[in-house]
Amino acid sequence: MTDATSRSAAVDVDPEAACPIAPVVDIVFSRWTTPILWALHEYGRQRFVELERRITRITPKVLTQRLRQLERDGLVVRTYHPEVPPRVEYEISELGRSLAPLFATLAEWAAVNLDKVEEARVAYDAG
Amino acid sequence: MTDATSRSAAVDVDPEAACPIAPVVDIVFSRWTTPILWALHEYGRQRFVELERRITRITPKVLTQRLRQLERDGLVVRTYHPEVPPRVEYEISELGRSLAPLFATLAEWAAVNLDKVEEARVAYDAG
DNA sequence: CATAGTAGGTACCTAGAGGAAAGTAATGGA
DNA sequence: TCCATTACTTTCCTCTAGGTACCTACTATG
Repeated sequence: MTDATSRSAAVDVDPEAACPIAPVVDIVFSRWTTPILWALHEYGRQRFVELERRITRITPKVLTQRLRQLERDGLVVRTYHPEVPPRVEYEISELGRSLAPLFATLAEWAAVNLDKVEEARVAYDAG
Repeated sequence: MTDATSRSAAVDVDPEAACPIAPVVDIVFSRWTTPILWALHEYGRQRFVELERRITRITPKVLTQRLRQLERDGLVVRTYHPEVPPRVEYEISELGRSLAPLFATLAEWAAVNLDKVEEARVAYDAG
């Protein structure tokens, strides 16, 4: 196996079973993949260290793991330049770019509703 | 604390830092919260056992945990009927319903692009 | 000679989500 | 009397994402 990067080998481990969006969640949304995709989507092609500095607190190990996973899933394109200090560039693929409307919807929902969630929590914790 | 249900107490534990959609991911997308929200969104008000049967393989412990979390976040409304065998009904809240366009976008992306991801994986694993 | 800088790899450890199995209160029915 | 049902709770265990820390090759620069 290629791995340390790939997730569930089986395609239908149905925690989802009849929930058509669960597979997408598995591919696009996790603690670090979302910020990485967002950064590449917002700021264009970037080098490893740029991403590392932009995404605060991510460790190089995890950054490598997530980038490999995204590359394997076809969402990110990696370009290696065999120069003196090695140079690697990452950019979002066309498939990755197709997530744009999804990100827009998400950002909009966040802007409108995040504080409602916070209010709900306060109310719940009070009762 | 209320808990075993609440996540990160601090609001800005910035794994995200300047990624506006990371908080939403934390609230809406996880292995089980997504299928639960989807089931309530698709099939309307349901009892605990109905959800348990619909969402294959979920354990009662986890179902309770996720439902409590969703209730606290204001996405789900819980109604308790103190009857002989107790009866509890769950339904999506108005805030939860506002996720509908998001789910629609997700479902559409899945329908169009999931097999492209699969192709990319096959190609990657071959090279 | 030593250091810095790039893009990682590796070994080890922790924390938290989740799974398995059993228990609980209350009551109606066989 | 025993069993079933509902909506959980509790205990114990596993598994994996992620964190910490250190190592690698290569070269330019002081």
